Amino acid sequence: MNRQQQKLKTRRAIIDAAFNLLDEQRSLSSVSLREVARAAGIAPTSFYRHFKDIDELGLTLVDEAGLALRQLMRQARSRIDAGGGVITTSVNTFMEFVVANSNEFRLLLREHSGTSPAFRAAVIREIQHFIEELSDYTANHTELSGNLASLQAEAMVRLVFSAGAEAIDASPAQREIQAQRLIQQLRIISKGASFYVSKA
Amino acid sequence: MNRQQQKLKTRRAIIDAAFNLLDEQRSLSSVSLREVARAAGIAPTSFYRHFKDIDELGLTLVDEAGLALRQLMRQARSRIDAGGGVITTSVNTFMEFVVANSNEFRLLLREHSGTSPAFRAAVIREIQHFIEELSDYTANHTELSGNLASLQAEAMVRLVFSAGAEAIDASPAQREIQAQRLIQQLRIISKGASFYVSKA
DNA sequence: TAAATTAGCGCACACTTGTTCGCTAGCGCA
DNA sequence: TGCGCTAGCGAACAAGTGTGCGCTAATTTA
Repeated sequence: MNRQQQKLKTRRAIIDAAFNLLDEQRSLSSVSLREVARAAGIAPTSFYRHFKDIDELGLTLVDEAGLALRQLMRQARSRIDAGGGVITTSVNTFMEFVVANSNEFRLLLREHSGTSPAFRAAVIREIQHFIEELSDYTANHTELSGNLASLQAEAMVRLVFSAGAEAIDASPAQREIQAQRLIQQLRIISKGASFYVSKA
Repeated sequence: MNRQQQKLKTRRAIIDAAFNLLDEQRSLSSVSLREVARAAGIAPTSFYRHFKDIDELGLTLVDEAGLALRQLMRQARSRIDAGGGVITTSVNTFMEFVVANSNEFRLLLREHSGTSPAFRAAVIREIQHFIEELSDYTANHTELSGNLASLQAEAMVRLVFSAGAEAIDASPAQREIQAQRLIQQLRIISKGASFYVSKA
């Protein structure tokens, strides 16, 4: 194995260890460097060979989680093109993501209102990405104006994230109910926005 | 000064000190007992004369913040009765609360997705309260069915909280823009929900 | 093959944390 | 007036933290 490869492998071990520590009881700021090092199977001091700070690791985690989220979006879009309602498909895809990558989503959720300004900014950036892409999609696939599409997309994304926050700790049955509620609420927004098309 | 009075005064000093520590860089779980004691001007060990845990203090803080929020709601309702749009008045009142009681709102925001299940539950309880009262108000003042009113109220509250999360760190000018966006989004929801009245 | 680079380690240091244990000073009741 | 209660304190302890320093072993380069 290469020297670079080995280093990347260790780096990956650190990242994975950190993600695994981020269960429902831990946040980035409450995870210590030594703890991560222990979980990754390296000495505390070796951590510095890969990251300057614990904060640098944190930003990396946010980026990775955001990337996973963007991949989810593409997946949802491709499913929509293959048929099925936009809203239903998106919500289902999102809920699957929340379940399958709960720690990643929890990270975004928690750091969105967390104590580190840098982390908050990073998460907000990811969410803006999310909103923008949905807004563009909406503007291209409906009669909504750019401004209206933006308003609707923002409202929808916020609602979806808020629902995801509750879904993450819920049972599958509860989650199904929440998903149905969310779908109805998104339809209300869609209907409400379309009303303003004639007036704009 | 009474002995009881003195004890209450110290208790208040602890609570206020804790609130003041909860600025944009600190969360409940990152505030230490010793830190609170230091800020309150007492010895670390004296803390135990008033609270069993740091957690017990945390729950007290959530309760106090929730109470302030409920008072806000009453204030908003009274203003609506005195004239002015429901949505505009509510949003303005809410934004004022976010500014005037930023640390209290930050607490609710942060612990809503925080690491302590007990704190999370406490915050969710407060938000449910919020949703229920808005839902009742809506059911009484509009033609919406109970179910629809509930859906709308939930969506609105989630949106408002989400907007508040961004507003808390924004400049007054930004906040004004955000408030206007929020108002438009709430109108969209209101319009969309009213559409379903005829179909229900 | 010889030299240079570097991932990883152990040790050490100075701090901070929560909590226990006696002790004291003074208020409130009898 | 005298006695009990108790809010508050200081010292102490074990445990955990981030990080600097010098070393080793092995890979890469020359």
